[in-house]
Amino acid sequence: MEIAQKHPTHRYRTHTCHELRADNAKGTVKLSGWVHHRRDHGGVVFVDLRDHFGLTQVVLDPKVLPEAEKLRSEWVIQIEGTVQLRPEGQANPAMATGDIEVIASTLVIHNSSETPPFEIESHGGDVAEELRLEYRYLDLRREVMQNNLKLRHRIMQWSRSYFDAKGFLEIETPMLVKGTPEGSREYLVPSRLHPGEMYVLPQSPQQMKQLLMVSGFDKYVQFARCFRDEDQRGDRQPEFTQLDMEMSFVSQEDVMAVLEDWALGVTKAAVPHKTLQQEIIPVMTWDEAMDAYGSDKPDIRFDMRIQEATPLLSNLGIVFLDNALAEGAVIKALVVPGGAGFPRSVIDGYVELAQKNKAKGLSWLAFDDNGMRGSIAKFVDEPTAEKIKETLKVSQGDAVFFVAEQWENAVSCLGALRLDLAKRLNLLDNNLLAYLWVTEFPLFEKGDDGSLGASHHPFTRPLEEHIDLLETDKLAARSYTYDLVLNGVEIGGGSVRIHEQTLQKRVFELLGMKEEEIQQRFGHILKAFSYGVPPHAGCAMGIDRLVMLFADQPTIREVIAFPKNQKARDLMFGAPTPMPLSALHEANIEIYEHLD
RNA sequence: GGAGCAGUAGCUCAAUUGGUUAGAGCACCACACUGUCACUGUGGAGGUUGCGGGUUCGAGUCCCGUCUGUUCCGCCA
Repeated sequence: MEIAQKHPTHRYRTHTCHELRADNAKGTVKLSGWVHHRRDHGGVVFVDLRDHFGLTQVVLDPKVLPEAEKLRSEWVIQIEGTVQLRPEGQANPAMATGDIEVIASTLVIHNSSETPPFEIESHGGDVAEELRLEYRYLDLRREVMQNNLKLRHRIMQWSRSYFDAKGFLEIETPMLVKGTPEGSREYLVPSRLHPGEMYVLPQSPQQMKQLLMVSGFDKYVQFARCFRDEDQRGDRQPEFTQLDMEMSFVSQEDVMAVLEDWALGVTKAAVPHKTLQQEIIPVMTWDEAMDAYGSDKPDIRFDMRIQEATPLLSNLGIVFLDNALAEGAVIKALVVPGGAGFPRSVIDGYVELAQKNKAKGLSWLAFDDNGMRGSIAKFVDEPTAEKIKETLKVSQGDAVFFVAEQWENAVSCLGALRLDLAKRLNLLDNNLLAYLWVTEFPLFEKGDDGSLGASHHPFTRPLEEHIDLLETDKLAARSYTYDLVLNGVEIGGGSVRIHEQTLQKRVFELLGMKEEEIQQRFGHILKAFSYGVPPHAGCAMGIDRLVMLFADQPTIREVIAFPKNQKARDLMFGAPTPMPLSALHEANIEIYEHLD
């Protein structure tokens, strides 16, 4: 595993700082690394020497090695010396090499170091991420960051072997491509040779991998770097890595089977200390997920399902509920375990949160030993209360939140509350990994301007039995889609693709595209599709997010060596930067000031 | 694009209603110390309170502007 040079005559080291044990006592060794800690006792100097592999205590006698007194944090040194068992009672069980120490006979200072802007292993508060990113090369010296990138490597290597063994071919696709039809903004790359024209960086190799299926490669996989010029989040970066794959002559079940095998396998290989909630990944349709969890990526580590409450609260004389129902709303309920004990300010906070999530309001009832109270308590008589408690399975001490809205708004609002409550009630166990398939997403979705858009991408295949709906009730049409969700995070998603020209054209038309636009945007792929397309399906998995969850990190920036900040800026290099006029000129770019 | 929050020593933070010379811990420097392991002890240095303007007898604190960072929404699979 360890790649250190261990030859006894090697110039820099015979061992790493992690491997010496009691068995090595009396041996002569060479070690190189960074001064992690220095403890100068006058007559003896202790140095914890650090390399990629670990720490070893080195003992230096300043009478023999006067330079030992000059050593400071992060200096790079090399020592030669004798391994010795630590004196009786001096072993450090917290250290892997804590049974031994190296008595230095020679000391070479390869490099001194400025005092770092922050301590490599800080024991106080967290250092601002801004500063960490500015000095990323120092930040990456920290053990947690070294471990994050090691874990990332392990996941990628394991996956490569896995797909290789399954007969997948890794094929590289270009970074300079033509604009793709997916929704997000693209990074533009001006062409020097073709003034006024641009490449874009790929949002994903979607079209390329489908064309590889047309070419007959059967099974394709790639660790693909993807680019999106959108605003950042904790789980979003302008460039990120997808495990991209595509297969020919397969059904949805075939693809899901491969991915399930991969996901469970990589989990056991990379994070054996974590617990899988289920050894088989449960499957839920989009409609079921939305209805029960108010999310297309439910966190099923805890239950707290959203329930139907329309019959329970209808016709109780609650005017605003009856009015909502008359307008086609439904009433959905969320039972909050122990919620009756919440102070009023917390309840008010949830009312506010509900309003932020497209609900006009939040009704609530709380049941405890003092009886029932809540915003609609005066409308609920004893028998109705009993019926509510029985139907929704409310225990004494619980509260129930109700939202009356159109179905999708109602459930997604309660879904947002559900996640917030889980944090408050401490229901989220990071050592538990709960995978979930969400399938049969809507084929189309309505944009804010009322226009129809593809909810996945326009190559997604409608369910066989829903093809008729394309002509009658487009929004009801569901598709052969499957998202893999882990602990409420979308790890990846894919679909069965459309391989028939007529159906593909119809979908484009339904999306409101004229023949001219279809040809201009998708002409190249439609042309390819006229030469014999195999049925095919595939998916893309977000490796950054997977590593983030496996490593218990709060953002994907913690598992990317050199990430951008929230404004897509590289704080270490300072990119992006203004370019000299000559470079702009050569790239055929002219910069105009904003006029508006 | 919108909203919130933050910016004080190298780092993490404090500074009461606007009131003395802006403090602490860690880090740093010097000296002492042969068994520490987040060594210890003594001493020391370190600040244009992001920047610009305003109110005031007086501003780290209040107001306006601006820059930077950050979180959420919009956007984005």
